[in-house]
Amino acid sequence: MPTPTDQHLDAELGTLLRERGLRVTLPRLVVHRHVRRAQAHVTPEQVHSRLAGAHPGLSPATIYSTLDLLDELGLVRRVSTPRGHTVYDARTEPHHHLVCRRCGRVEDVDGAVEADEVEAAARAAGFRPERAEVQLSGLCRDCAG
Amino acid sequence: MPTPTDQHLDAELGTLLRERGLRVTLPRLVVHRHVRRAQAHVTPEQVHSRLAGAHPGLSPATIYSTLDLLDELGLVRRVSTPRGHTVYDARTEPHHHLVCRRCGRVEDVDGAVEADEVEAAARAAGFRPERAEVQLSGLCRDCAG
DNA sequence: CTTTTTGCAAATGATTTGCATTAAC
DNA sequence: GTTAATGCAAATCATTTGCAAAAAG
Repeated sequence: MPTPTDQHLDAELGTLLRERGLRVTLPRLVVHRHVRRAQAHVTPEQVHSRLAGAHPGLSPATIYSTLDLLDELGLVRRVSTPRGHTVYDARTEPHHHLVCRRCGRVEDVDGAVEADEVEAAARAAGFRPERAEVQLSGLCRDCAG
Repeated sequence: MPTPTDQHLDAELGTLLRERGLRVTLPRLVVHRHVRRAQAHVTPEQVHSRLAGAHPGLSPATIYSTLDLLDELGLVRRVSTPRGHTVYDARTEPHHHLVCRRCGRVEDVDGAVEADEVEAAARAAGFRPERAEVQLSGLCRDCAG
C-alpha cells in the first residue's frame, strides 16, 4: 500500500472526530500520523520520545488518551502483552499476534482463522463481541535460540 | 470433574517441581491449591487477600513468582487483560476468552478454533508457538446494558 | 464566549528487586 | 551444610488524575 499523505491521514481522522462532536487538535493529528506511519507496533513511551523533538511539551497523558481514542475510532488496535505493556498497532485489517513469553515482543502474523463456533457461544452468553484476535504464545526466534 | 483432594494436587505439583530440580515449599503448595480450586479467574491480589487469614506473612512477591512458576509448569494459564491487569486461570484445557473492553472482566468460552494457517505462518517466521488463544473483545452483558 | 483538551506535576497501583533470614534437600 | 526460596520494605514504572491554562468551535 502506498504511504498516505499527512493531508489524507488528517482528513480521515478529522472526519471521524467531527462525526462524534470531538475536536480536531494538533496533538491528535500528530500522534495519529505517527502511529499510522510506524512500521511496527509502538508503545506510548516510544511515541512520546519520538515526537518529543518536533513537539516538545506533548505530554504522556495526552499521548495515552489519544491512543485510546484512536483505538475507539478503529484507526489503531490496542494489544495487551503478557508483561503488562501495551502496544498500538496501525494495521487494522484482520491479523493476529505472536507474543513471546520470554521477552514480550509482539509480531504480526496473517492467516485465516475460523472461530464462528466461539463467537456464537459468546453471543449465547450475552457477550457482544466486536473483534476476534488470535494470540499465539511461545518463544520468538531470538529467545528460542 | 470431581474436586481433587489437596493430596492429589500437592502430588501433581510436587512431581513437576522435582522433575525440574525445584523445591517443594509450603507457599507453592498453598497457592497452587487455591488457584486450582478457584471457580473463576483470580488476580494475584485476590490470592493474597484470600490466603492472608490462614497464612499471614505470605508475601505478594512470593505470590507473583509462584503464579508465574505455575504458568510455566502448565498448571495454570496467565491471561493479560486490556486494562493491564493479569489474571490466572486454572482451566488448562483449550478454551478462549471474552474480554470486556469496558469493565475488563474476563470470561471463558469454549469452542473449536481452526488456526493451522496462522500457526504455520508463525513457524515459518521462526516463532515457536506453544499455545493459541482467541480473545474476543467486546462488551459483556452488564456493560452492553 | 463556552466547553473540550492540554500540560504539568503529583498520585496511583501493580509488579519487581535487594538482601538478610529461613527452609529444603 | 549448601543452596534455593521466602518475607519484608523499598524501588520501579507504566498509566491515571486534578486542575489551571490554552485552544477549538
